[in-house]
Amino acid sequence: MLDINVVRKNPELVKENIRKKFQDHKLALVDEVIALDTQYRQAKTKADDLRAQRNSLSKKIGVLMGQEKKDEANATKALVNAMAKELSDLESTEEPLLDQIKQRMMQIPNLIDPTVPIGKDDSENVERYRVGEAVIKSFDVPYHIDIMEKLAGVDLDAARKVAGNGFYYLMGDVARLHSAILSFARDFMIDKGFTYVIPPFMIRSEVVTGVMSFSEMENMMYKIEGEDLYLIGTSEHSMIGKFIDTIIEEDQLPYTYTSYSPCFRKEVGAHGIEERGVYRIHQFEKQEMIVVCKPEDSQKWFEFMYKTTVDFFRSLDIPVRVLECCSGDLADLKSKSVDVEAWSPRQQKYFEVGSCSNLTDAQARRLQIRVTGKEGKYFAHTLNNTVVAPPRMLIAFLENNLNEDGSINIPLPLRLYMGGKEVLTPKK
RNA sequence: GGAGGAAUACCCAAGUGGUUGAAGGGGGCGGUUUCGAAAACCGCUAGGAGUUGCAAGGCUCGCGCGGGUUCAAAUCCUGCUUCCUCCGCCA
Repeated sequence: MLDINVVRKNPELVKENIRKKFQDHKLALVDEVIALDTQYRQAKTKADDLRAQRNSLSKKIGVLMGQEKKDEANATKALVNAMAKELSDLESTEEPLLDQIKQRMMQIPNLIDPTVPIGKDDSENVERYRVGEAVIKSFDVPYHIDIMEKLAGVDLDAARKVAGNGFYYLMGDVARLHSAILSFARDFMIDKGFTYVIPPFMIRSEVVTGVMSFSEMENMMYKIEGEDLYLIGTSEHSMIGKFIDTIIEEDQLPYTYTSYSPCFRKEVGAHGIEERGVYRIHQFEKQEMIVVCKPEDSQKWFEFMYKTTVDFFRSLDIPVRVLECCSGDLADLKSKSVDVEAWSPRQQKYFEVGSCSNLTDAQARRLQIRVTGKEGKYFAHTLNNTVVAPPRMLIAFLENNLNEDGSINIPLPLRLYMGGKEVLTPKK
């Protein structure tokens, strides 16, 4: 959400930003906001004036009552009543105008960072760099579920029976690997100085509507029946929710958190063939990172955050590339975003395993996350990034560390978490 | 889950319809005194949002949150949240 002052003072800048995102249908919103805002301020000024009159007359009534001058008091009451209708009419326009302004402001996208490449959609995202050799194996790499089944590590049939499509039983070494990766990710981030957090896995509707749009809510969130609670789709929801309507002392910044949570998503909508297995599921687990910082530091943190994910994947011998989202593929709240993609030796292409975003002050303004410092009050910058989200990440892990005999190499950092095992051997 | 009680500013706390847009105390800040400090004394201290104005400033909103009653709400009604005490249940 933009500062309405930017829209007032620099509508052309806002429109140019909309054009860069190929959302020309939203151009009209800018002028609508300006018109509604003018109307609102007129109504407010007038209503404030009437309220001031009413307040002073009411005070007078109080004094008159105290002096037992009933008649004068009643005469004054009549004066207030005379303007009551005008005031209530004005008041009934104030709120709807404010709602209409807000509803439009929410649709106007955040100003994109000047470094963001201009493009219509994800086909125009720009590869920034690759790290690690994207190996093409000398043998056929099986589908990830087949690799897991060889290790006796997954049971999707039972999961479908018990919970339905989009769930899984991970078992044995694969389940342990899943936990090992999360534990390693947690310690990896703690070593980087982040604070480990386990947040609530359910949040109130108030928080849900704060942190996401209505359509996101419809398409993602599971509601608990009979309760005002939703299962989180990512720990970012509860982690950013933590800061709603707060004023932070400047010297407390930055907050650098790494949070663990299971994530629940409805995943409404059709998905392609490569999204089967444990690629796109209703339940997964994720180690996340969240930073709340001063505006001048957010770009620095952005770089640090996605590079940390790259380092994490590299420490597990998985080749990755960093793909920068172009203007058209950038969600409205984001100023800049990159996807970290892992190499799939089976598909011989990279696929998304994490996403790093700088929301600048847009999320903070929407949620009223403010900082008070020497220079006065201002909105914080917020960023979020995936450290790792298994079981999707397991796909990349298993494919990259797979040997021809079906065994899986365990990279050094994970061995501590895997009881010292250097390799997983097929069970069948 | 049930029954009671509570929520007021940085902290404690008074306040049950009208010069309370919030007493009093503590703390903080400034001053007097002092070589310096302590003590004492004097003064200031509501954080925030919006709006208006060139500015100084004005106005509106604001007593956990949301509605309502009233000319007027911290105060009355109502829904919710959180905390405390007790009971029940439970990893």
